[in-house]
Amino acid sequence: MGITKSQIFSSKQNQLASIFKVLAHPGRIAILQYISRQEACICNDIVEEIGLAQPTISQHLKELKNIGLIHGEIEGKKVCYCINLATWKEVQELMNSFFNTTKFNCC
Amino acid sequence: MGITKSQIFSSKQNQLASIFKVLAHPGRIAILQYISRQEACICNDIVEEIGLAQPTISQHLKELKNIGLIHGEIEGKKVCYCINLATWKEVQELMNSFFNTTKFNCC
DNA sequence: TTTATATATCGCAATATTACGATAATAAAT
DNA sequence: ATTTATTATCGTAATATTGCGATATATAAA
Repeated sequence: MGITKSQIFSSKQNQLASIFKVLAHPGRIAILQYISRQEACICNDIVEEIGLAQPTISQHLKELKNIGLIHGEIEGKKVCYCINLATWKEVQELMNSFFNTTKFNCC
Repeated sequence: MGITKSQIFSSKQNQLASIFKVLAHPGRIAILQYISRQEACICNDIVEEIGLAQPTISQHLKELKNIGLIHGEIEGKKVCYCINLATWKEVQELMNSFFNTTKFNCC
C-alpha cells in the first residue's frame, strides 16, 4: 500500500493528475515564471534567481521538460530553456475543459 | 532536507502550487467528476463508484474540502458533498491568469 | 592539453503522500 | 437502550518527492 492506484482510473484522469503534479511545486512555478520573464534565452541564471541548489533546479527542469512545458537548447556550454508555447496552450485548454465540464450540482 | 522550501517562494507561488497539488491525484479528479455528474446530493456512493476504501475516500474528500472546492452537508447519517461553485471559478481563474501572464519568450 | 564553467546524473537522507485496517463518532431505526 | 449504517479519525506500512553533496559529462577558454 502507499502507491497511487492508477489502474482503477481512466487514462484521461491519470494524465490530468500527472500534469497537475508537475505544476504542484512552488519552485517549478517560479522557474516557469522566471523563464517567461526573460527576453533572451536564459539558462542557469535560474539557479541564482531561485534559491535552490543546481542539482535541484536541474531535476525540476527535467520534470518540466518531460511533459513538454519547456524545452532546452544547448548553446555552447550553456543550455537555454524556453516555454514550449504549443504544449503550454494544450495544457491550459485541458485544464479549462476539466473545469468547464464539471457542473454545479446541488446544495 | 527533503521538505519543500516554501519560505523562499512568494505566497502566490505557494498558493498556486498547493492548489495544483490537491488536483494532482487521479482519485480526487474522479471524485470531483463523479460529484459533478450527480443530480442529487450524493455522498458515499463515491466509495462504491471509485475503487478505493472508505477511509481513503474520506481523506481525499477532506483535502478537497480544505481548499474549498467542495463542501459537505450532513443529512441524517449521510453527508452530501457538492461542488462549491464560487471557489471552483476562483481556482479556474487563478490558473488561467497564471497561464496567460506567462509569455512565450525565445528559441 | 589543461583548466574553468555549465549542466546532468547518482545516491542518499529527510519528509510527504497514499492506502487501508481498526476504531471512534454520529445518527437513524428497531 | 441496542443495533445498524454512515462517515471520520488514528496508526502504520509502502511508496514518492524534495533537496543536495559528490561526481560525471561536455564544451569553451587558456
